[in-house]
Amino acid sequence: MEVSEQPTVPAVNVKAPMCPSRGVLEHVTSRWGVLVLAALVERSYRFSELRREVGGVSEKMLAQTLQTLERDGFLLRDAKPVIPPRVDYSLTALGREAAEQVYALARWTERRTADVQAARAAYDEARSS
Amino acid sequence: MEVSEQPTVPAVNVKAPMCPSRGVLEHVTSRWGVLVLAALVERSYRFSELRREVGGVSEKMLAQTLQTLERDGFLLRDAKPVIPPRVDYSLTALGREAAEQVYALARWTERRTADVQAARAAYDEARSS
DNA sequence: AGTGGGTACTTACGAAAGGTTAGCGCTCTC
DNA sequence: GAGAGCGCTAACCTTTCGTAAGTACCCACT
Repeated sequence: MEVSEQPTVPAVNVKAPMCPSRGVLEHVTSRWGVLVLAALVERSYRFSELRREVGGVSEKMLAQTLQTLERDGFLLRDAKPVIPPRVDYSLTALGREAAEQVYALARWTERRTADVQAARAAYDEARSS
Repeated sequence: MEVSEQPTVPAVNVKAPMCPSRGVLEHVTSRWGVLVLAALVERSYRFSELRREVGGVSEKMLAQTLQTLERDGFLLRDAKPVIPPRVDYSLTALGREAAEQVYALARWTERRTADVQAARAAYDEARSS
């Protein structure tokens, strides 16, 4: 390809409000996007499997999230022409790179949740008095 | 502390809809939370510095995001009693752990944005025909 | 001396996103 | 033949979000 090279200062910057990277980051870090990507790190899932796996997600939001992530090239949609319909979702190479990072973040969050809850309690305590 | 120990299966699980870890992850991956944390990795900032640094954020959302992250124990708010008011925000140890991960994710996003855009173009192309 | 600008927020209101419920066509199970 | 499961989509409503303004105070400039 070699369309253009940015050696040190990339034209792409998440800090800039109009930069397309902003939108990409928002998709990856979206409420359900994070959980879908994290789930797909372990294995591929069908639609309704994902719906059960990712607790609390509605069908509408899951469908929307999957479409967004598919369009961004993060995951592959394999719709088999059988009855009942069967659609498998799996990560692309690009998607795996993103997913592994959000997976790590999700695991970290689980580990540190107790600390956060303690911090919240201390914060609220300091204000209630 | 040693309140409780989860050896292999943690009671904390982001996949469960009611789990508190879900809320923590949402704060960290929130639209402006990500960018604020990523910015604070490099150095501490004052309120209006952050507002300029994180392009497109409103004062309301910045204040809200900062309060949420402070309450979660991710960042420290140092309000100096001077005029004009001066408030410095910096990461705590806990916040730095989170911030470094979202920082890495933000940098990855910048690097891969071109690929995502290509994927989008291909996706749209395949549907328009 | 008075006008404008900077500081860190908060409050009110309209717009956009997200969630809830229902429906669809089809099939296999009970 | 009633019910459940499959992968969505469309309508509706609520919650969130962004936009604009207000606040109290001081400094620089005119």
